[in-house]
Amino acid sequence: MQHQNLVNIITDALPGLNKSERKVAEAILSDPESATGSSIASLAKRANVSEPSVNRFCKRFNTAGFPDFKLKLAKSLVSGVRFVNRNVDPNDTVESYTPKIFDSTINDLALIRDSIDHSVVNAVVDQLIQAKRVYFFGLGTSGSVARDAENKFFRFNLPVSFHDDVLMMRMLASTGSAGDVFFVISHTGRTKEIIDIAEIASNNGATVIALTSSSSPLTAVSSIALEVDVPENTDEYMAMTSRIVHLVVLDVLATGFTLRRGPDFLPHLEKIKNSLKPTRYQSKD
Amino acid sequence: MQHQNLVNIITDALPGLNKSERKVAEAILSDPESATGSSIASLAKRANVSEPSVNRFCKRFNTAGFPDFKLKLAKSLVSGVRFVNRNVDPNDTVESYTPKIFDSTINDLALIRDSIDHSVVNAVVDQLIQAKRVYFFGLGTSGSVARDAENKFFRFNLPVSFHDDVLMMRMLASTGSAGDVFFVISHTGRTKEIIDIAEIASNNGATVIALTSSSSPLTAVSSIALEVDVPENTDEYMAMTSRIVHLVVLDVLATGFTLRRGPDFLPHLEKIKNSLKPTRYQSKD
DNA sequence: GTTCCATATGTAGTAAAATTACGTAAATAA
DNA sequence: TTATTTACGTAATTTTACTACATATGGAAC
Repeated sequence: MQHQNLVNIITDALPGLNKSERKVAEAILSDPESATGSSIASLAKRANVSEPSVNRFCKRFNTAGFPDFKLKLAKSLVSGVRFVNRNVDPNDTVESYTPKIFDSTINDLALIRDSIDHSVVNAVVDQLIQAKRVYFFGLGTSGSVARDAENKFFRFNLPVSFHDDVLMMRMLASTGSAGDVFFVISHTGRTKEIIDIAEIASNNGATVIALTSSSSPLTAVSSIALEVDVPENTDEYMAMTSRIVHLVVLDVLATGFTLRRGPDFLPHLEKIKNSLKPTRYQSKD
Repeated sequence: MQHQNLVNIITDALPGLNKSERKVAEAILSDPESATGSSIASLAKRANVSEPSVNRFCKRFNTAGFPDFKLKLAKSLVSGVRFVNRNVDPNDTVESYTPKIFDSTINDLALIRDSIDHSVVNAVVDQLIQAKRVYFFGLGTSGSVARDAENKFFRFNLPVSFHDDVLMMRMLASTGSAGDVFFVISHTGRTKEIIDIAEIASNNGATVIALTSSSSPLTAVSSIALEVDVPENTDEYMAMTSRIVHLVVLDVLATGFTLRRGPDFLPHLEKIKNSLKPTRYQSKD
């Protein structure tokens, strides 16, 4: 949690605040951008509290006072995270729901960026580098993530495949052995079939890496678990962002892999890139 | 570029400033970070000028006054640190490349969020609502995006499929007709096969929606083009973020679709959600 | 319920900060 | 030099933020 976003900090603290402080928090979260530009008086009026309440609110969040708070808030907003507390509602128009979807995705990414365990990432890269073979498993939405992972990792000159068919997975898991890496992707980590399959692979001595949420049954049966907790969203209209976070985590792993392989490996990647040229109309620039 | 970095702007303007304004500029540039935190009086003292000189200086740079100037300066400093020059380099460690990957993804999302054409989004939702059938087409990485789209849109009780096989695409396109929507996903928009196929579908009177970059050949042969320009990254190590932006755009479309259908449609979505319950171990909470 | 205590919140006054109006000084041109 | 513009500062005004203190509110003990 090195550089947490002020907006997130306020959102997290919301339940523990008392009445007037919460009013201030809500006034700020409803439109953080304008809060950075307003005076303590106008914000107090907008939140229906007194000026000292606003001031106390600021100090509670480890800022010197209102001006310092505004400064830090402004900085937090720059990183792309604007509106956190905004769910899509039935009255939204394109102009309003579009940024909401983007912002909630951005927010989740920022959250995981700050909470991901680097040592686990490192350990997973270690395993992938050593792997004789890698299988990416996923069902439903995670199937698409697994497919994308295959598309990324085959570039490393590594026998790799993705599967979204539980019977195939089961058979592959049962024939797995040491040196094989089963990379299992599941948002919930609670799908029975998937847990079964992970267990089978594990019992055969293969390495099972899970990309899933923390303290899930899947975590328990895996050699290493990349725990990524994307806040579950209760909103009917809101999109599922966990798959996006998973994709970015896989990007991180692929980057780690490339760096570990060293610069001698770059020409190989270049070769793959160039192989597609003949399939395309070239751009003029 | 709407919001150039204030520090650069000041540096550029330096030669055209008069004596006291230059003193202020130099005081700020020598330590911009501390300038964001100081009062007009202390900065004036540090620059050896009067307070109104500082104020005039601020107004010269299109800010409302000193506080507004400080705010914008602070923002410039953040964006400078966070988004400029965040390429992965060979000396990066897990701790350094992980946030870089996340940040570049976040940055691209913020960029598209602010540049996407809402009227086009609306028009695409219109087409999808009216569609008798929807095909999602994509190759390679975009194939995974198309697969994800299928997984999202089948929930709307709409005949929908995804394809990553050009022969299948070709056949489907050739049998397409009015009422069919071919949703073609391609980052470059330059893949010959894909453009061929889009053209065939279009000539048959079907609607072709392209999710691709602007001014690409694919745009030219489509009924509607959702133009999403993710900065091409030349960096060998860096991941491809365009697919992630595409996924979020599809989330936006799905949200638009749900809203258009109205609240009566929500029970249907709930039913699909619940259908998966028996496949999972329930969590205690 | 009443009393006591702690916490929460607001009022009013004060200090600080920023801006404006205006006057003087410097610079430029005739 | 002198007229005139531009640059800059002083001092007053206005706005903003903070502090000290008073009142209110909500529990807990009785």
